[in-house]
Amino acid sequence: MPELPEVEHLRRSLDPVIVGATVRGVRVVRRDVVHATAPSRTAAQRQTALLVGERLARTSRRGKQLAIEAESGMTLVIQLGMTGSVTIERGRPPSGMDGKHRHVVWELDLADGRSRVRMAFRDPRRFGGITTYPSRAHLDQAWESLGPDGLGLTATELSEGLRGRKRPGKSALLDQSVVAGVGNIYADESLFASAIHPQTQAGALSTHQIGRLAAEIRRILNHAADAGGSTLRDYRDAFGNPGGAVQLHMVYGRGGEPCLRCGTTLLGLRLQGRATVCCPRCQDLSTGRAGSRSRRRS
DNA sequence: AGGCGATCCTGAGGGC
DNA sequence: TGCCCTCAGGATCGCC
Repeated sequence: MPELPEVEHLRRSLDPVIVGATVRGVRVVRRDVVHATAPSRTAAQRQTALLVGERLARTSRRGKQLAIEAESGMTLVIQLGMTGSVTIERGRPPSGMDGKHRHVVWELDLADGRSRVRMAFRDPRRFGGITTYPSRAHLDQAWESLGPDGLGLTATELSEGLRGRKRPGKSALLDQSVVAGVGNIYADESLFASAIHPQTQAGALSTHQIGRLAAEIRRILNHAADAGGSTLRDYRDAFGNPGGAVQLHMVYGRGGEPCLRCGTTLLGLRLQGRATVCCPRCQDLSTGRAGSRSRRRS
């Protein structure tokens, strides 16, 4: 399931190919995966919203959202959801990326003036989708509801997002308005790396804990993005390649197995409906702020 | 008001 | 071998 590192890796691999390219056409197989933020009544308007006829100027990303902006300012955002992928195809689609669930396919004339490629959005489970914006300003306004991006998260920003919150720390990390880009995998991993129990009240974390957590989120997300988003079972990048290096998860998906740090059996629980794994020894619930240290919750 | 749970959707995997 | 059940979860909505 794509989280920030996979989206960032996708952005880095798409950017050198599509920037400067001109969108020759688009084929929308499933219209309900495309959401327009400005009225587009005619077929031609819908094509324009999907950047047909435009030259692509830049890519950007906030959290798990990938934006492609045209020179005119018209912008579209791709959200991968759980099972979304974007592939660049010079010939036939990579194996496994063909067939069903290819919802939107663009035809691009590349900047070299000779090559033509397809860019295909595929999403079997359709938790993802594409949103179109009439201008970059409209996108920036939409992105104001997102918290700071996880790749550059500072302790101060995280502290502001968690202050006074009674909710479990992990729930706060999954809230995109607190930190943009952290999903279930990296929430568990960064909490383990910070020795914080996922059920610790967000507002009860000490300054020291928040500093460490922000640093671990940054470190883990950057490392995974640089490794090519290799953390996913069936993740493929824009050219159909699996992630380069195999990342070792310390806790995610390892409930019932021994902790790689201390050997204690890892605890699997459900938090906010999400599978959650932690080490009951390395991640102590009672490690709250000094002064509330003795408070315990079951 | 804030937090939590239900919901959407399909494929993989386990059990029988 | 094949069928059925469960599980996975990002984002949104409604309820408490």
